[in-house]
Amino acid sequence: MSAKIKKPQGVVLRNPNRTRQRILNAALAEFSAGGFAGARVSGIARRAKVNKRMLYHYYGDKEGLFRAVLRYKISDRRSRIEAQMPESDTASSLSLWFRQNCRDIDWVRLLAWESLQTDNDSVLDERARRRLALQAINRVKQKQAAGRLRKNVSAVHLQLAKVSLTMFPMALPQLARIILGCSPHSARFQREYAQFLESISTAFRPETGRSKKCKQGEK
Amino acid sequence: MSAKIKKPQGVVLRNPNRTRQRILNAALAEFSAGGFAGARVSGIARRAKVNKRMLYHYYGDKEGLFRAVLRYKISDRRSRIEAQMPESDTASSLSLWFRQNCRDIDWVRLLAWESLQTDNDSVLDERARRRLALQAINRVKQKQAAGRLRKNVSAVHLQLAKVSLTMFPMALPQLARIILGCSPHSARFQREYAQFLESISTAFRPETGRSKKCKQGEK
DNA sequence: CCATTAAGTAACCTTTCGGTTACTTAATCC
DNA sequence: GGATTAAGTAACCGAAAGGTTACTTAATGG
Repeated sequence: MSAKIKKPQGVVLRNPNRTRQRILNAALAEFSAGGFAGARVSGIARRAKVNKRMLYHYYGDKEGLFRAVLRYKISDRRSRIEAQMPESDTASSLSLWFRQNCRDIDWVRLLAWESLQTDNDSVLDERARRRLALQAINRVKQKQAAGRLRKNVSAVHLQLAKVSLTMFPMALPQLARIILGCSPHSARFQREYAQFLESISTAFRPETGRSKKCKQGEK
Repeated sequence: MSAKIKKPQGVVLRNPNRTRQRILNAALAEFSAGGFAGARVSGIARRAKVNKRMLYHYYGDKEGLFRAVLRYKISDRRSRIEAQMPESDTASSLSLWFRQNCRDIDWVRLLAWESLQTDNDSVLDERARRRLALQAINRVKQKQAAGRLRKNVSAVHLQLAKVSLTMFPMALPQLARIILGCSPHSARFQREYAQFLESISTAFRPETGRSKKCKQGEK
């Protein structure tokens, strides 16, 4: 039985990194589609074209996999944010963020699922994410200081409003669709809503004495 | 009719309506907490303090129950909207809606789950809900016509923005918490954010024609 | 080389969970 | 009052889903 013939051509080549990555990608898709409870471990395995056992081999269990996906995307997002930093302080970052979210629907959905599903008050990788949020808030504060955003409102609230406006349509697409009458994924909506966001961004700019205060120049 | 003579004391009194309602309430809580996939039929039965079999008796299956809950809350919401109509056209309906959503978290969460979970493009009771949305949009249009909302942007987008701003914190509480640093359920946040919404509602008011020109007393 | 390690597979196990069967008994209506 | 209907219960069932066992074999490195 020493019939150890050299490689039959049907042999499975092994490639741990590739397998890990395939699982991660498949898991992102599956979790994004159905959330944690709705995702099926075997569904992920099928998508990844990998034996189910491998998920457990690399990630322990379903929750471990979910965490891995989240961490992977968090770091991915972070680097992308850093890459686009220079352009992010153009006039209306609102519409830029919106477009970014349109491009990264899986991530937005994943966030939404997670945000909804966890009852307890501590979320995965909370520290790192809180730090990211604080950075964003600091950028808002800088803009306030530079006179490009109104100062009489909380930077924290401004940031929350920004995220709300730019994430909502992709995070809760069916609600958006009921309001819009068409899918928020349509190119037309995305173009027009980006436009809309630019045009209402005056709300966040300093009052130039516009409303009631516009009796020449106290301020 | 026949006078009901006294009942034996150990006997289980039957009360279909009450049971139906208990199930509905329990289901709202359970679905709202975990979404459709995350909700457990036996969990609902436990909450309702009712035999699991009864859910099937009254609502057919899990999905039928989900639909019933949704329909129940939709009509509930509709009547509440109609009841508050008169006051809804005060200056900043934005903060009013926000407070309404804060009061009805289960409903907001239910909507969010549903909006996220359905991949296909048709949602439950779509017709009726679309009609409600259109009514809301029409109210926006009326305000535009009356000069209380700016006219140069789409009423549809205004409505979407409104819903985004007023629902987001309750719909995706963990995300809000990461940004805020505290729970969006806290009374303090709710008070302050309502305030914030009022102060940025200028964005949605008509330009009084002076925004670009009103630079008399400039820093 | 060959021993060890780690990637990969198939078949299986256990629990959970949505749904059902079979039965009891309160209410209803002639 | 007695037959009929409908509310209620406990125990059960089968499929699905998360997780595991036992095994094979490619890669690694001394």
